Amino acid sequence: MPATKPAPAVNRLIAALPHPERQRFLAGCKRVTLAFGEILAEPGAPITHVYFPTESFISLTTTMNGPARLGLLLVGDEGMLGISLILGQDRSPLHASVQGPGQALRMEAAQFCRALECGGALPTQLKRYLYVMMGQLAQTGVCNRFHLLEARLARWLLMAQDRAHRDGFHVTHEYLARMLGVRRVGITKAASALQHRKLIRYHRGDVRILDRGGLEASACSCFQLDKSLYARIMD
Amino acid sequence: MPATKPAPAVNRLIAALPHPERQRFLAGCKRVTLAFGEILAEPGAPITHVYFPTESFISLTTTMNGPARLGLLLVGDEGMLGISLILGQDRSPLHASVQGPGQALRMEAAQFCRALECGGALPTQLKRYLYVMMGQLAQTGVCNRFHLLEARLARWLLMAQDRAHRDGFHVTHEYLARMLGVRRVGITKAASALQHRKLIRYHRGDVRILDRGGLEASACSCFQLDKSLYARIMD
DNA sequence: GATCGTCTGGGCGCTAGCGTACAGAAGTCC
DNA sequence: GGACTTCTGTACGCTAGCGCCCAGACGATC
Repeated sequence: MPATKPAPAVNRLIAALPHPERQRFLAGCKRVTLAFGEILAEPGAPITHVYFPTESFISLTTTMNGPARLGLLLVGDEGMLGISLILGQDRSPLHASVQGPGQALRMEAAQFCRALECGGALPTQLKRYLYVMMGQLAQTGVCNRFHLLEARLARWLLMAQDRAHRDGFHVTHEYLARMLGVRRVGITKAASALQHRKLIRYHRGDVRILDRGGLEASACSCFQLDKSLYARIMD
Repeated sequence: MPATKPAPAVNRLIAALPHPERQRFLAGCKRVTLAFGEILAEPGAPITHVYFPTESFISLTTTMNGPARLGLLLVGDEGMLGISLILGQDRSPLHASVQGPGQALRMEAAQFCRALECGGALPTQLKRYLYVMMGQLAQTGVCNRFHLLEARLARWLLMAQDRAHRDGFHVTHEYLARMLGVRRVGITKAASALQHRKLIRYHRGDVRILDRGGLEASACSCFQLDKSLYARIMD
């Protein structure tokens, strides 16, 4: 039943490049497999590689005072990790760890910078993506301020689902709590509510979306706003 | 007593350019006076001009569903309005209105884009500023999520004070409430507390900082983090 | 001087989420 | 099979901020 796997293992940023440029760029990439929980960047550390997820996805978080964190962005096949290089910054501003295991394309930072300098469609495309990221950052700020936990949780699950190229993915209540900046107990309560309504099903960290439409109805508008921003700028 | 006015009426982004380039750039700018409340950009509208505040400062807000807003960034002589042009986006993502009246340097968008294409120190400098803005956006998101209103208010007042080139500035409780995404009454309570501690003094929308040190002690760490980020990247 | 709009203060009940603590259930490892 | 860790559920008191309302105070305007 390959109908459940319509996901082409490509990265949309790269796929949007015109043919010859794309081939040249891909030749400089290495296909790697990212393991769940793998740390790809830490704040202040030099960026050695950039990543273009194909099947995998990565969560970007801030570090706060202490061990507390807050999830800011998710990066899947629609984006890339290491974008700050196009602003001339060779150190990572955020913490990045693998949320969904799978394949990604990896390129050395220096080579990526050279590719940027060559011009062509690449820098244009990545500037657009950076713009989208800023919009999402702003949207997430608003969301964290105003929206109820259950809606924010639904939004996060939908964003993850969009980037996870499988039916479910792995994420514990504890981890979700850190992403959304709330207590674990709060997630348990909100997730239970979603589960009771048959929108999701989870079991020891494995989450599966059962009713995507229902979940979208439960999520705040930020989810759709993010998607429409991406579509408007990138497509 | 000119001791109270040590503020050089320049913009720091422009001041950082090397001599010949700076002169050329300034020749393309027009010095304008911005009035309190003037709207300089609306989301989705074309960017006709970019602004480099010298004495004035501008607040950037998101539009939410309905009339609600949330303040995201303040732009004074340390920054500029219209930076998204360097990402190739010619429409404003945010709402921008003049918070502190005064002078600014203005340039037509098309001319600004041409100046960017000439290379030199300008694009480098502005990319750095964009990076700083992203950091501040992320920090504000964290701040809105975790910090108490009084600390956030203190932070906002300090940020405004840094950009206002005078002893006080004009901002009502109502407006602060929109900036910080809370009720007006919440601001009244927090501001009263600050006033009782002799940190600020306000009267019908005119705010004056009395004890900057004390206010910094009341503010959350986000204020210092913002400043140190700017210093680290820009200086 | 009277009127009106703007700005600030305070009260009252409510709720989302906090901090903390404990317990059971499901896997894992030996 | 038993010990241990991880994950989830529940409970209890607490508080920051909400929504709403009204009252007073100041300043401008005519």
